[in-house]
Amino acid sequence: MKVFEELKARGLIAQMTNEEKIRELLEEDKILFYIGFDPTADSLHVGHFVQVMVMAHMQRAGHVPIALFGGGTGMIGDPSGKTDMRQMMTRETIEHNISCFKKQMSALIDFSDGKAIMVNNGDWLLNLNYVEFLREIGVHFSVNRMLSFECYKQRLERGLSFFELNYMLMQSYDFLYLYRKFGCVLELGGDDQWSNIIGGVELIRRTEQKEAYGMTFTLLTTSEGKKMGKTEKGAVWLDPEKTSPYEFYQYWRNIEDADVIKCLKILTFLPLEQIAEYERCEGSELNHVKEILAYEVTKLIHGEAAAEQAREAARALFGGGANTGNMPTTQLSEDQLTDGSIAILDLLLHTKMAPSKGEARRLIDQGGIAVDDQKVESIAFALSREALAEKGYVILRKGKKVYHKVTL
RNA sequence: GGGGGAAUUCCCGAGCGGCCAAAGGGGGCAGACUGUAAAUCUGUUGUCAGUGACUUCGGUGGUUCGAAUCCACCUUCCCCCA
Repeated sequence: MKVFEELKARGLIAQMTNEEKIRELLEEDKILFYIGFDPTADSLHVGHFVQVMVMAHMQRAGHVPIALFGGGTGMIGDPSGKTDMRQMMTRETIEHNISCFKKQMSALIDFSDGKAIMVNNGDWLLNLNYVEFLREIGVHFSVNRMLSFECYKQRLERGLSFFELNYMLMQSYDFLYLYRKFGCVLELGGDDQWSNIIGGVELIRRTEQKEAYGMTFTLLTTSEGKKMGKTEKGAVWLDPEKTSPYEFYQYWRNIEDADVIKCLKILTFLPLEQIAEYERCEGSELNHVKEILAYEVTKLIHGEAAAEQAREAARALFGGGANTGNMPTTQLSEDQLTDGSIAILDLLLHTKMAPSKGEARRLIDQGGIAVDDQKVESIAFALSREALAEKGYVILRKGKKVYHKVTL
């Protein structure tokens, strides 16, 4: 299957400036295309992951991705679709974040031998001359039109600064710059980037009298329309330090039924025919498909070994409560014991399974805590040194899914 | 620059000077039911100690026996006019 068809079949494509032309370009030609990433954190997250997958698909088809890092645009922050003003970042933070992005991206994209290019728009944006820029680029933008864009709608209600309004010009200029320098003719991005991409396409048409193209990708949302990749604790990160492979695995393992197939298509390289098989699954059969999804996605990000480990850990835990090596562990020291034991309340607090004693008390009251699969019946329960010494460890469980190993 | 309004616990949002740790909803957590899903139902949701204490209602002072509720000033945000 040709890339374009593949992307389409996987449900990745949201909007295009010129479908026929883009299809032709992708299927008959080898082109350079670009995707921008603003360095808003020190790790990529699931949202970025979709973009990277698209880059990978395209690269496999022989096209050359340009990964653009927003060292310049990151100084401003994209207001599209955002309700609040972005926090300003220092130059140092931005540089640091970019280096983190690069590392993570290299796992999925081959940057060797010019098969992909990395650029930083800070290189050309940061030293622009204001008046020149306005004269060359600014003249091509109509404020009236810009303000009518959907992506600013929310901001028009809550406030949009002139500062942020410039974001679009910067991004449009990026495209022009890459067009001139590399002959890059296609910009890709999340669907929230549509307006910004159009800006670049039009800018190229006006300044160069040449046709350039834009294409956006479906934002990863749940069937209820909420953004995916967010948990109570925040984003699901690709950095194993920020989101452990096990947590990462579990996130996908716990996905809703309605989202499984979509995620398989978007977030894995499994052949579409195979996914079509899974699509036939119903009800509890889907549970097995979720395991495949979790495994495949984890493998892509953290490698086969980590995926294997996460899967085994999960199977052991949910299958029969067996022990596992990569469970969060707390080692107790002698002086944390009083009269040879530690009170359950203190233990929960100490292992951070409960943020306060009140919470710990409540968990026990409601029967949500178990020690080695024995439900803790009373808040007076204490874990003795002997109990710990028996196997050398004890498994603490909160609810159904949160495990913690305690050793002495 | 002038005029008006707002700031409440994770979020939204109610809150007569005492009965307010503060309604209600959302979210979170736990229990039941399940498929490590969703939906539903139940409980719970400031901290520490068991009938109590302590810290919270943008900030700082003040009035009062007593303040989230009144006053002054400050900070921030929004709206209208220029």
